[in-house]
Amino acid sequence: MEYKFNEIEQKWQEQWKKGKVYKVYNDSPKPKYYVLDMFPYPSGAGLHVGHPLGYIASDIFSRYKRLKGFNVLHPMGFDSFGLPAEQYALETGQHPATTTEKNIATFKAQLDKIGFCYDWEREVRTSDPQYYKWTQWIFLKLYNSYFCNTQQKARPIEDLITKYETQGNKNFTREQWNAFTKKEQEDVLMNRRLAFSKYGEVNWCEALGTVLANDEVVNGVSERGGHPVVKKKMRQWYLRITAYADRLLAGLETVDFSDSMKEMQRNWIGKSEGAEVTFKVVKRESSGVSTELTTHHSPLTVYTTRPETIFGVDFVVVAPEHDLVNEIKSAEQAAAVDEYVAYVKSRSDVDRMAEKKITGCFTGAYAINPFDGKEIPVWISEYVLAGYGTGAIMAVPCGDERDFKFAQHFNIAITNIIGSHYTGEEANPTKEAILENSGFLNSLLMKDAIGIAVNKMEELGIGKRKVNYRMRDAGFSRQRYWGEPFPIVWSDGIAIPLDAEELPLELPHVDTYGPGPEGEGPLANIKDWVDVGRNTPCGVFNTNTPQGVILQKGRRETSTMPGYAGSSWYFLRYMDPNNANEFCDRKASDYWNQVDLYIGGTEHAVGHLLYSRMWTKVLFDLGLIGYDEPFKKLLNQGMIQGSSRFVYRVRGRNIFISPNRINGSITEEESQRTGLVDLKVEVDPMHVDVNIVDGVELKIAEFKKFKNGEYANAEFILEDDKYFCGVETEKMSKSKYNTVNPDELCEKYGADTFRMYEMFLGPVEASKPWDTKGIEGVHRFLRKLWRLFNDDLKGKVWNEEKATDAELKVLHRTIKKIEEDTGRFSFNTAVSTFMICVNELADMKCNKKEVLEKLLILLTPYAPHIAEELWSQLGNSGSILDAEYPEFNAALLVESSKEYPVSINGKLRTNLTLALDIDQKEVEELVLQNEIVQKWLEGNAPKKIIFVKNKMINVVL
RNA sequence: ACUCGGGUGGUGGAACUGGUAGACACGCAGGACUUAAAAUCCUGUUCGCAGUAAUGCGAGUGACGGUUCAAUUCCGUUCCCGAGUACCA
Repeated sequence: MEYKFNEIEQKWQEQWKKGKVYKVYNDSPKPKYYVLDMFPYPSGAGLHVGHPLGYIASDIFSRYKRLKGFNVLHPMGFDSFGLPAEQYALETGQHPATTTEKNIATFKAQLDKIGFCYDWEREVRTSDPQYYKWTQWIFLKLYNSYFCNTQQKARPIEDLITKYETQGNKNFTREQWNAFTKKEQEDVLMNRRLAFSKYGEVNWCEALGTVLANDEVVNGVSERGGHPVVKKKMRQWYLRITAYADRLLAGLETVDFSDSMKEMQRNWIGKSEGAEVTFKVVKRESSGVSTELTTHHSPLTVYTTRPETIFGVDFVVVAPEHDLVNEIKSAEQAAAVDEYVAYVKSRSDVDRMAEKKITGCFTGAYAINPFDGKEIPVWISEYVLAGYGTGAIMAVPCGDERDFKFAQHFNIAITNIIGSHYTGEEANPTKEAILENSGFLNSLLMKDAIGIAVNKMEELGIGKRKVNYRMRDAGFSRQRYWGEPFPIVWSDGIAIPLDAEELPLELPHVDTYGPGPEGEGPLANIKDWVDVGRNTPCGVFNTNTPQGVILQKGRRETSTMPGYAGSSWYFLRYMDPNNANEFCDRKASDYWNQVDLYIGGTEHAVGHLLYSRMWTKVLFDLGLIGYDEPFKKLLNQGMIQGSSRFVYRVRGRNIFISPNRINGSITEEESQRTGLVDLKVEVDPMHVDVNIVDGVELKIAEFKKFKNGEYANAEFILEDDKYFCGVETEKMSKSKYNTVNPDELCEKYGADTFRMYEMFLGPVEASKPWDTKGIEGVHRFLRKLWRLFNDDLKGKVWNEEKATDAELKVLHRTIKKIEEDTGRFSFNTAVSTFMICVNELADMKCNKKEVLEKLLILLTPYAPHIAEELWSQLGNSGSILDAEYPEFNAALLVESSKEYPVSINGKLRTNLTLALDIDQKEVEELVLQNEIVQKWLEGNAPKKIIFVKNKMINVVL
């Protein structure tokens, strides 16, 4: 009987489906384990071999955990809102829901072919109204919550309202609050809500009449069409993720992410500790008139991480967009300042990055150093960013590279406060110098002086400690169609949330997916949908108003939520996917708790992973779930790149030259056949489908059919009668003809081979180019395994004889190794372990059920179909999924004596067989008696003899 | 520029806390079976030198140096590749 993998796999996939063997229950006496994959966006292109890498790894681990006695949740779903479907709709008029539906069906069929153990009854789709109902619901929770700074957690906004009504706050009294209009109250509250709306800058493309996401803007122009993009202020929704900066940072200590992943998140959050320092400012005119600016009580505040360098400040730089610029510019400098500000406005981010010119403009104002009264010029320059810190800095050229260059460029005198550490050639950012020219800080070590300087500033009321974050609040609205609509109605400038009963607010039908007016999204085109009359209890905003219900005209929010909205909480929905009354039953989320193992790519390091961590924290704060970190362990799978193949075509001709022949000599026959005189010709490299190349050798017959026979009449200049292709590693993509379809591999070698080969390729975390060549090796292994049970001619060969110790030893060594390898996600070495085991059993001609049965259980997670088939052939009735995981017998591996390598000064010289229970003294004697050791010793006594870890012996001369 | 990864045969990659570097597989070479092919099996395969041979000697994990009886592994310097961030004061 042969190994007919196609039949076997189809048979078992059907049986598993019929028997619902992957159905997961929320109650079980077993301990739980939650394995999650980052769910895919169902693109039209379908899966290529790069996608399933992580899914295979998680599937193996889920099955392994199940065998080890856990109740395992391993779900799959689709992140089905997103731009490509909308773009496709724009081009073809097909509704995104239709194409999405179709794509999902393709994905599911492909996934099922590989034999994953998903419980499809738990599938979630972010674009399903029954799902996004709860995305909207959580959004309303975010909207109706604020971050309490004293408790460092989210609380219902009502708590804040109550506080304002009874105590007021530092800006207004209780009486003032109660006298505010509803709009004024709402504006105050909006500044505290976790989901809030404000005017913010967006990338506006006039030509396309739409707002673009950052990644749709390339080099200052739109990715599609290449139209110019400018910054425009529009009302936008945001998530107050900055409020959670500290907790997001602290939470990293409690989760098992890779160091680089944690580092990326830390960098993104960008916490820095420093101080805000206030400078008085005087404006000087050439007429001699000078005015001290008193319009603000703190006219100019800068942020610095190096307050101890305060005596080294030679100028102050303010961001050109800073509010103060207009106020402080002198009459004389006004024109220059305006011109500079206009110049900066004209420059896109990309311009700035492309040419880092030193630019700036003096304002005519001077800041007064609060300690020594020195007057220092105030400049504006684009190198200071309006959005970070206070938008103004104190420049210390002797210690900061950028300040130094600026000072040099504009000839500003530099004060040296670090003595010999500063050479005048370049800035030195050391903290180890002794301060000079620094008033009361003189002769202090810089890092010690930091605290002293801030203390003094706080004492004098001219500065205070301040922590800043690089992270910004996350933009939460998109001017798009294919996303969750906001459950918000605007009325008189007030955002009114829908009631929970009104959810889901479903996406309405649109006739066009093009942008709406004024940069609004497509939804703005549907007047009937946008304009609503709403019954709104007017007392919600002001308890002093008499209760009552009035009819209020409103206008719906027309933007939709971004892609990450639905993916920020999907791991919770899997726990209780069909709950119509709650986003997730608390019992279910308490049971499944955190995701024990989360597998996905690094590309979501600072997006999805931060947002979902924040949402989890908010839900935790509001008491809706019982933990505040969603993912206990994160495993990052590497990217599988494509390995592209190239052929080289003679320019303008249908002739292809094998690379090594280019510029070489041509034979008479070739010359006649092709009409070429020599091979010193211009060639163009051209992508050729990797599937018609065997290694690097082009399959010429198939190439002639490539691109519908475009090259049917091509001529070739070969080497050794073969055409060798050029190779390059690139991203896998259809247009590069380097994609390999998993379906075809499953068809040709079987899903089990495919699964094991993907793992065998290397560590899951590593990125590597795909190469189909080695797959034969894995396939051979499975066939060899099959032959331990069945002979192609004789049929069944397995038997029920008793296994020998040697055979059991092979088995138990394998059990031990597989458990270690699987446990530390080293799936590639596990595959090798299986190969070694099967090779050894085959060598021993061991066909014994006793051994083979256990081996099958070990193999189940990796190659479930063949394991299940052989398991049933052995006469077992149930599914191998519920088999008992074999226990490793350590006693079997113990030997009575062992051969130890003996090295002299670390260099291997001989071997020595010793009994196991031998002690150090006996070892020494036996080693000294050894001939070869004696030869090396030449009569000298060794310094010492080291018996290392029961593994080897080293003699030190 | 900064931060984090990583450099091991012709190739993908093993070597878990320092302990016989190159497991396993691909490829390649040779052989067996076969009329032939496929399939299968066996042998060899880091490099250099010596030998008919079994084998022996030496070098070897990007480069240089250090710690150690012993370094792919730890430390320092340096080069290269990948990822992320980018004027964050």
